[in-house]
Parts: sequence; structure tokens; C-alpha cells
Amino acid sequence: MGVARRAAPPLPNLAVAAIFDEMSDRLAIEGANPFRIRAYRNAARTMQELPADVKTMLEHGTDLTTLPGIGADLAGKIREIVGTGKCAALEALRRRMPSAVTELLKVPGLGPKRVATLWHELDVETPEQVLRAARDGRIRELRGFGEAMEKSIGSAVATHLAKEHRIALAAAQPYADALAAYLREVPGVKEVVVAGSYRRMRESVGDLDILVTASGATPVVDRFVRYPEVAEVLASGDKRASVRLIRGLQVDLRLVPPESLGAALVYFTGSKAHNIALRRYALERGLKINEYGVFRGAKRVAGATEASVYTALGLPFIPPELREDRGEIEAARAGRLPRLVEASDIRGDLHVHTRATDGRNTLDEMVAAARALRLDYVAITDHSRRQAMSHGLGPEALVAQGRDIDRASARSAGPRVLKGIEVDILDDGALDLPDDVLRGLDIVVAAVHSRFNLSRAQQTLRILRALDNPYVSVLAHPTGRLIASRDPYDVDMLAVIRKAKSRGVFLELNAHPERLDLTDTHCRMVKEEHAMLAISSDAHAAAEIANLRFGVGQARRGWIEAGEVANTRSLPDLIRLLDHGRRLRK
DNA sequence: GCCGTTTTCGGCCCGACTGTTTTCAGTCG
Repeated sequence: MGVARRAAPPLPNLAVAAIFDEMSDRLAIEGANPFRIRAYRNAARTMQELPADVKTMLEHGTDLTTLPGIGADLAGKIREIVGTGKCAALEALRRRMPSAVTELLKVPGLGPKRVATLWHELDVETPEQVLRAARDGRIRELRGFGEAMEKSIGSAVATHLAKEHRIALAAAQPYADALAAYLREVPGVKEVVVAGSYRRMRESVGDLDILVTASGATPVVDRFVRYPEVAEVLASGDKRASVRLIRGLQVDLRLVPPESLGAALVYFTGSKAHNIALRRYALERGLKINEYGVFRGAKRVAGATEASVYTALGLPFIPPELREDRGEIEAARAGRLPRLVEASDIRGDLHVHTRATDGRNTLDEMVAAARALRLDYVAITDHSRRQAMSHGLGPEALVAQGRDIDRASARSAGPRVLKGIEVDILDDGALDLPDDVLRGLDIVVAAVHSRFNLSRAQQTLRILRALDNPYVSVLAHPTGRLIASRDPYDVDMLAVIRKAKSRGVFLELNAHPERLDLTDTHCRMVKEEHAMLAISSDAHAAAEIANLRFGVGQARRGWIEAGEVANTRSLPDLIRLLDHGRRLRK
């Protein structure tokens, strides 16, 4: 599907998910039973979100039909895929249909029916061929197509060929803020809310969904399509419009009546899976939900606020970050929703860099930035010597930095500055600095920066061994992924989390927008294993400490509460927690 | 293809917009 690389579930799970997704696409183009198509889609999602390795599950004899959306047939296909790497049913579908056709489904405006028509009638299979057919005027001749559609298909395909499909949440935020501020100035406009995956704090967003309420008539749709950043108007009606901004970001605007804002917010915040589950839940109770409200028969019983929608269903308010159909409705019904960690709960940052290695600001500047954010403590954790490229610190340099930190602490009323290091985990799991150097530090953040392609077994062993060091207090960016540019290394995350738990080591949720490592599903594993998270900025510049909020968003998506995050503690409590870990590791 | 404290068969979420149409299909969210 068209999502950027995201969570890093075990690779066999991803292989199965990819096959089911492709089968779903191909069945759709063949015009198969829509519910069968959806069954494959749902199964792919189940596999993507399953934290445990399906291969291991099979080896342990786990009954896969207990998984949501997996029945006898799909369980058999999973077994086949894990065992052979192939799926005979997919091979059969591929023989009937050229391999590139499914790519066309990613083009906005092209769904399975139109793709099937283009392929059957014009024999076009690739985006490039569709583009040529559009330019030759062949598409307009097709039944159900026309000149206008030919033009829009041509332009959509051209855009598709040119662009990346999702952008980082942090990159979208400035656009969202500026556009929302612009819309708030339009006469009559009352409320402007950015909904969609943006509001759910997903690590990347495909587009922005903006909801607007107004009193009486308002020119908001007209003003929206004339926003200076708009490159192209994709659609425009009385109640909604879609545009593409100059930087390629698509934005959908919807004007909703104030009495329906809550229902519309639920609807357009999604996720789609949450909405489907919520509707089903409503139907079981004789209620119907749409974007205008909650209805019992023809009578509208709720809709002005999101809380009213959930209340009408007998549920407490479900925070947007949880709305992924990952058990939140059941938890809400049982009164077991988590009290999610908030940005204001964060008391300190346990991972920042300075100019002593590859940071861009001085120690004093980093401390000042932490003070501006009202943090109680900040740990200076520059790289160790192995990172020659970033002038990693050896024992002597570290002692010198310690003296600087003492001086900085003495003259500032700001946050307490902790002495730390981001020490490299070497190939064999040993650390890049001797124990007697690490012993003198307040905090030791251990990290993998090399040999990303070790086998799963070797990588896991290497990290587990590092966690055996008595002085390691945090495992940094545990999967090593860079969202846009580097896949996570293959590692048994459950084993790592359990080891960290037993050793009193915090698992870092690196809040840098390019990392966001751990993922939301990994956070959920940390929670279930009763391990401890640390949300850290990994700031390489003073302004980047503020990225902590993206880490909080990711943690909330993983159901994390304040008590499960080490750096929500006061400094004395944090020190006690660190000491406790050290005693566990003795 | 999945699912079931009514069911092993007959359901499976719903409305707006667009472009093609003359009553609707396709796509999207």
C-alpha cells in the first residue's frame, strides 16, 4: 500500500502482509467479491501490526485463526508463505494480470474498475503508458470516461510519477499551522481543526484534512482555493474542496455545520478502521453514525462534540492517537483506556548533543534551550570515540566535558545538567569505552551505529550483550531506522524489551522526526512487558529539543502513560530509578 | 474470506463529489 515505511514488525510478517495486499489489489481489479477483497486487506493489516514473529508463532504451534481476520484459509496461506516464501494463489493471480497494473491503484482517481478498463480496452499497464494514452486522446473514447477525466487522469499520473507520497508529520506541521491561521481570519469562520492522521499524530501524513465551522454564509471554500500556497485545485464544491499546495501536500477542506462538528471530527480524524469498528459497535446498539451525527432511527441523538458522539454509544472519549482499531473500543467499554502521557509531563531530556561532537550548539546553548522549555534536567550525551566522523569523545575529552558541565551547573539556575555519553555498541556487543569511564557518569546511553545488516540472531545477541553491561542505563533508537532513508535492522525486539526490563534499562523513544524509534507498536510492547520508556530528543541543535513533542505523540499512539516514561519523573525520582537499575545490573 | 451469548448462512460502513450520464458508476475518505 502507499504508506511510507513505518513500524518494523518481524520481516516474515511483512512478507505475508505484502502478499495479502497485492492479492487484495489484484482481486479488486478482477472484480472479485468486495468482502473477499477486504478480507485480504484486513489480514494484511493484522500481519503488519502483529508484534510477534509469525514464523516463531508457527514453530510454537500457535493457532493463527485466533488472530483477527484470519480464518482457516488465510492461516493456511500464511503457513505456505512462511514455509516457501511464495503463495500459489498469488502466482495464479499474477499469471492472469501483468505485474505493473497494481501500481496504477496508487494514482488518485484510479481505482480497480478504471484500472481494469484501461488495461482491457487500451492494453496499458504502467503509469507511463497511461500518461501516453491520455496525451494521445485514447482514454476519452472509453465508455464511462470522457475528455475531462482523461485530462485529470493524465495530470494525476504525472504527479504520481514525480512525487513522494507521504511526508513526515513534523514537516507537515508548519503548513498545517499556517493554513489554519489563514482560515481563521476568513469572515464567519468559527472553528478550524486539522483532523486526519495529522491529529492522530501518525509519524507521516499523506494529506491534511481540515474541518471548518462557520456562522451563516462564509466565503471560506473560495478563500481556501485561493490560498497563495495553492498550486492546483483538485475539486471544489459548496461544502468541500481539495487542493495541492506548491510543495506537493494535498489538503482537503470541509465546511460542516456547528451542530455536526463532533461527528465530523470523529469521521475525518479516523482512522478508517476505527470508524468502521465504531459504526459496527453502534449498529449493535441500534444506532447509526455518519459524519452528521449519531442517529436512532430518524432521530439525531448526538453530534455537536466528539464527547457527545462517544457518550451516545455509552463510551468515554477516546483520544485521537488511540483511534486505530487496536482494541481502544473494547478498552473504552471496559473503562480501561490509558491516561495517556502528555507533553507537559516531560520533565527532562536524556539524550542531547553539543559541539563537542556533532551537535551544532554549545553546552551552554543546549542548556539554555532546555531551560526555555522549562525542563528540570538535561543529560549531555555526546558520541564516544568510535564515531570518528563526529569527533567522538575518548576518556580525557569526557573528563574535560565533565568539568564544563560542573561550571555550567554552578552558574545557571536552570535545569540540572547530567553527565552522560552516547556510547557505541561494538560489533560483538562490547562498549566503546571502558567500564571505569562509564562508572563515573550519571547516565549511559548505548547505541548501535554500525553493522546494520547482521542477521537477526547476531544483532539481537549483540544488543542483549550490551544490556548486560552494568553501567548502561538507556538503549538509544532501538531499531536504527531512518524513516525516509534506512530500514530498521532485523532484531528480536521482544527479547530486547524483556532484557531491558530485567536489567532496569530504559528503552529510548527517540523523538527525532526522522527516527521516531521506537514505533507505536513497539511502545505497546514496552507497555505490555512493563518495561520503562525514555522519550528523548537526540537534539543536535538547540531548537531540536522541542521535538520531544513528536516523541510524546508516538508514545500516546502506543498507549503509554506518564508512569511508563522515566523522564516524567522529578530529578530525585529519576536518580532513584537510575540507581535501582544499577543495582539490578550488579 | 471472515464471522457468530439470536446465526455455520447471509451478512459484511456510509455519504459527498465528479464526470459521465438521462438515472448512475467510480472513487475517496
